[in-house]
This record gives sequence, structure tokens and C-alpha cells, in this order.
Amino acid sequence: MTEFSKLKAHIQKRHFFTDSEADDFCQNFKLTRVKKRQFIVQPEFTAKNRFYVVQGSFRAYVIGDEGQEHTIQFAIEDWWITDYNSYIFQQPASMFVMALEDSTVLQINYETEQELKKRKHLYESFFRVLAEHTAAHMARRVILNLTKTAEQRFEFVQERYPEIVNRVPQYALASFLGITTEYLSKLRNKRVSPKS
Amino acid sequence: MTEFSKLKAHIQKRHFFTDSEADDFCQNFKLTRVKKRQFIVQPEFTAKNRFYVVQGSFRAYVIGDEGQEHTIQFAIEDWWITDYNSYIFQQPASMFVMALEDSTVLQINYETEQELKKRKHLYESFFRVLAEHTAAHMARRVILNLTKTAEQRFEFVQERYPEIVNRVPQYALASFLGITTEYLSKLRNKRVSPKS
DNA sequence: AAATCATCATGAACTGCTTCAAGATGAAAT
DNA sequence: ATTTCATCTTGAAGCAGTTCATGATGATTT
Repeated sequence: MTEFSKLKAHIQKRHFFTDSEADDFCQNFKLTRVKKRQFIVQPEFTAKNRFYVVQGSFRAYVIGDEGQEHTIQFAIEDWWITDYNSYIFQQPASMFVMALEDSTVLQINYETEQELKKRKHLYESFFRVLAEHTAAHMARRVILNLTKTAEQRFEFVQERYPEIVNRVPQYALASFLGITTEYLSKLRNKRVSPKS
Repeated sequence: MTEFSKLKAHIQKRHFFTDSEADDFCQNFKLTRVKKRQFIVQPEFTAKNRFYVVQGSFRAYVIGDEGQEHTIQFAIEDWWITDYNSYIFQQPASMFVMALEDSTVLQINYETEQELKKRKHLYESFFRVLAEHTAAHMARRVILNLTKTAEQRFEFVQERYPEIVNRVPQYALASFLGITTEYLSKLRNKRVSPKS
């Protein structure tokens, strides 16, 4: 299965795109290979692209006032990622988006996306649904952060997104959960061997 | 200015709707008056409507495991509100959305919205932009919660949304900030008179 | 093969925020 | 006019999670 057919399958999974429509749509994406630790979005620069992850994993994070990293989002195969505020308003980014491993993405740039949305009602509809899902996902994240303790959030994420928990470095997961890497280490080891 | 012309102005502020298109669009909304403390969305029931606030204020919140309320969103004049996950996926809600004062809303129901989106590319585009703004807003909220202390979050919200801070009850604001009402009280009084 | 770097672990002291308890004030209901 | 309810305040004690320090382990570079 080629990289483009993965995107095509992704689109046709949720939308009624004919094969030729899907091909036409996918043509506007550019295949890019990204090395581990390479950035695809950086603060100060405007995020010009939205990325569909074909292979590999990414992490979007911001740097706090005291230099701490705070992970906003992870993305693995079949997920989308960018600095959302930067991309949709075409303003300077506040995030880094970095490859956690050697990865392959299909990217579309802002102007091309605008053109696609104008060109066809169906394409507009695709991006509307994508935005809705992003909004719903973010709303669930806000609720999780407000309603659960660090330990409960860890358990939830471990259960809901095991592929991510088992794939990303622990400090990245900790900063996603809103805790320190030391505390996550303690939570983890607390539950395995309370010294029988 | 009638209730409907407020919605019309809201739409035409960001989109190129002709007057007749805007009128046609607005016709699909229903004017409803809501009494203080009345719910427009409740857990268990699916949120059938999306609400545009013409007059008044609302609060969306969830109830935690120990019965604490956690405010997810406020809405005042010219804002939209509903339980987003419930509305877009038409699943049972997890939130209460309650009027904080006697209010007036323009509501659209799910089926009507679907029909509008299908009918015209322009209408689809409107809802796409609305979803994008919601997603961007939620992303900023996640970043705020992860990167700032309770006191910094309070200062930020006070500066960025003074109309809300000055209008909603303190316990609601506290639960929005992710702290207890007692602690918010202390933060507030700390900054006025440190006993000169 | 060594040396460096990135990641994870563990303990002790500390702190931001919560919990519990009690009271003050004003608005709404009878 | 009184009672009740909703909201806010203040203090004291407690705890979830941080900070700092130090070491272990394994991956990457030279």
C-alpha cells in the first residue's frame, strides 16, 4: 500500500468520495520524510502546513515560562497534526512539532487547502468534519484535565491510547498529563511492585 | 435591533452572505427564552440543539466523581454554546448547560443544521469556520491549563474576558479555572489589601 | 571501546492548592 | 417580616504533586 493510498483510505472511511475525487484530492498533498528530532513546526514561524501521519510519530509541545515542556498533542499513523492556532489563523506558532522517530507525512499547505475548500462543496465538507472532530477531541481533553487526578488521567490514557503510552518517552507522556517525569515514574512503579 | 438581526450581523461579520442568504439561513433558527437556572442541555439526553446567545449568559459544566462541578465553558451575548461532543456525534450528553440569568437564545437543531450544510456550499463553509474557531479556542484552553498556575490563569482570564469574570458567580469561575471557590477567594483578596 | 547524552528511578524536603469547619452577607421565597 | 438559600470569606490542617539531588541504565556518537 503506497503512502497516498493510506490517505485515500482515510478519506473514504468517513466520506463519500468517488475514487477519482479522492485521487484528485490527494494530489494536493506532498510526501515528506522526517528524521527523528526534526521539527515540522517551530515557534515564531507560521505553520504553513497541516500534516497527515503515514508512518511514525510526532509530538506538539510548548515551552513554559520556566523552560518546562508541555505536550499538547501526540500523533501516530492515521492522525493529523500541526499548530492549530497558527495554521488556521496563519499567525506565528507557539508550538514545536517534532518527530519522535523517523517518520513519513503527507502535508498540505494553507493556500492549497483554501483552494480545495473553495473548489468543491465535498472538500469543504471534509475539512468541516475534520475541524469538528478536532474540537470535540480538545473538549474531551479539557474535561479530562479538569475532572481527574494525575493518577486517573494516567490510567485513562493508558487504557484509551495504549499505542501512544507504549511508544513515546516517559517525560513526553508526563508533560502531556500535566505532571513531572519524576511523579509519573513514581505512579508507574507504585502499581507494579509495592514491595511484597 | 431584533433578535434575528443580531444573528444576521454575527454571520455577515465573518462571511460573505448576501442579505437574502443571511435571512434564509436565519429562518432555520428558533427564538427561545430561558429562565435563570433552567437547563438547555442535560446529561443522559442527547443535545439536539446548538445555541446562539442573543441576550444573557450560560454555563456548561460536568459533575465529577465526588460531585464537584467543573465548568467547561461560559457563553454570553454573541457566543455559541452546547455540549459539543453530544451535539456533533448525537450521543448522550455529559454536560449540563444552564442559564446564569434570564436569557434569550436562537437555537438550531441537528437535523436542520445537516440540511443547511447539504443545501449550500456557503452554509457548509460557515459551520466549518465555526468548528475551526471552536477547536482553536479549546486548544488555547488546554495550553493555558497546562502551562500556567492557578493565579496566572485567573489573571489571564480576568484580563482577557473581564465581562465574564465580572458577571458569573465566583464558584463558577473557580471551577472554570480548575480550583476551589475558597482558593479563588484567597487569591482575589490577596491582591487587594495585603494589610497595609 | 570509550565517552557522551538521553531517559528513567528514588528519596527527602517543600509548596500550591484542597478540605473541613464556621461564620458573614445579601437575595429570594413564604 | 422572617426564614431559607445562595454566595463569599477566613483560618488551620493535610496531601497531591513539585523540586532538588543523585545515581542507574541504555542508546548514540566518536
